[in-house]
Amino acid sequence: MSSVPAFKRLPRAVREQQMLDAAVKVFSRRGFHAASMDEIAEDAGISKPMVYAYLGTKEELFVACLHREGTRMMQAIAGAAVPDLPADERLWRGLRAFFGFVGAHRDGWAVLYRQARGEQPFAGELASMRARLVEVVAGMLDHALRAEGREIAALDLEVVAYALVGATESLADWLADHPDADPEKTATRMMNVAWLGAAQLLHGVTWRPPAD
Amino acid sequence: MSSVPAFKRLPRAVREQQMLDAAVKVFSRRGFHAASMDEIAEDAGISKPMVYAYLGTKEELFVACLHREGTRMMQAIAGAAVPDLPADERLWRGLRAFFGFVGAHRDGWAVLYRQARGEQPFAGELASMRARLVEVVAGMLDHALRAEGREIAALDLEVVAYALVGATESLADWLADHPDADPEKTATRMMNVAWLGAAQLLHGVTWRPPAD
DNA sequence: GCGTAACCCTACGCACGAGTAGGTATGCTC
DNA sequence: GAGCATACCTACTCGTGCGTAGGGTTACGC
Repeated sequence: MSSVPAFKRLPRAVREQQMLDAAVKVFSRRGFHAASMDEIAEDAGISKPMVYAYLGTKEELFVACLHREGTRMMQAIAGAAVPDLPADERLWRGLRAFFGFVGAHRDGWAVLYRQARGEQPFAGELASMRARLVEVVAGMLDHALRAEGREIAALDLEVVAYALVGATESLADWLADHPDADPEKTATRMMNVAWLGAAQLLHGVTWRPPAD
Repeated sequence: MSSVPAFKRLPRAVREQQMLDAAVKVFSRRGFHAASMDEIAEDAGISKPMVYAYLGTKEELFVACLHREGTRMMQAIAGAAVPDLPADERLWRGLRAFFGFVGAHRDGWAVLYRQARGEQPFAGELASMRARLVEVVAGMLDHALRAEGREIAALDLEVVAYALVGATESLADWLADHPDADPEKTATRMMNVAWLGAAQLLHGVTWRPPAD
């Protein structure tokens, strides 16, 4: 008397995605340590041993989340990249893609940005992703500078890029906390902060500390 | 035969500070959940029950750390504030004080910025401190704008301020990870990013998204 | 229709770490 | 120098949550 099973069996690939969805959700709300494998399993509509069977230990699961969300984000940005465009337009497209991603994946962003930062074992993972972003931005600035026949020390350039990335992340965080906010508009605001300052730098205008 | 005790008894106020020092150190390295009260006690050169007797539960201890480091930081910034100065000079002094603090209290900064962010119960504590900073920056911008006879929607102003604060925090983070970096120089770099852009905004220059 | 592999479960072992019970020693006051 | 408060300890209890042992059921190939 095989009654219809209450919940159907699903292929591994599907279940894995469901688990990752649940994990991202729980990790983003509770943080790595406070999140429990039981809650993740329950949220995924599955039992705990399945999670271990498919995704491994808690750390491995978190890394898997990081990877999925990270590559999604990078792809969203890369997909918007168009070479041979003026620097400001490239920056604009990158920002738009980025804020679009954050707006659509607020949980994923929270895991990436808020959680992975503090936890020792994963900070490196995150830092390398961020480093790639910084590199891209610094590259853009450098490219634009050379086009103007100017040059700035590599370290300074990196630090400026770092600040711009930080400002962007900060606004993304603001966006994640304001569900009714518009990603597009946020990107515009970021452009106003970033580009106006960067454009000045590109034209050789710099600020110097006052004497004394 | 009362030999000299290996470790002497100390008044409560002193021990509390030692405990807070140890707690800040351990929390900054491990994060709230991964940090253990045993390790904190050991690092403070004291036994665990003393920590409970003086500073209370783990959560209360963390909040105490947050408070001490937070007020230290706010005081460092407030101490550098001089009203009746042009906006750029005020910003410069604030930034210098801020980066000076971070350079001198890297552990404290790590607790504030990297740890308190993710953990649910404390995010609010941190957010309110940050909100005060954003308010100060937004106030400065608003003040400078009015002096120019201009005005910007309050929301836009807040978001710009938010981005600037984010960029600053990001550079602080960079500073915390580069022990040999110079806080003063970092502050100058931040000024270059922040002020050049802000000055443009103040003069009514804005960036608009391209058609299409 | 039968083996086998993939999917899925309930129910545990076990370590780690928060918080406490109950007691000892030291210095300070009068 | 008796009394008392304060500083300090060792040695526990007990909950929570990671990870697993051991087994059941459905689909699918042949």
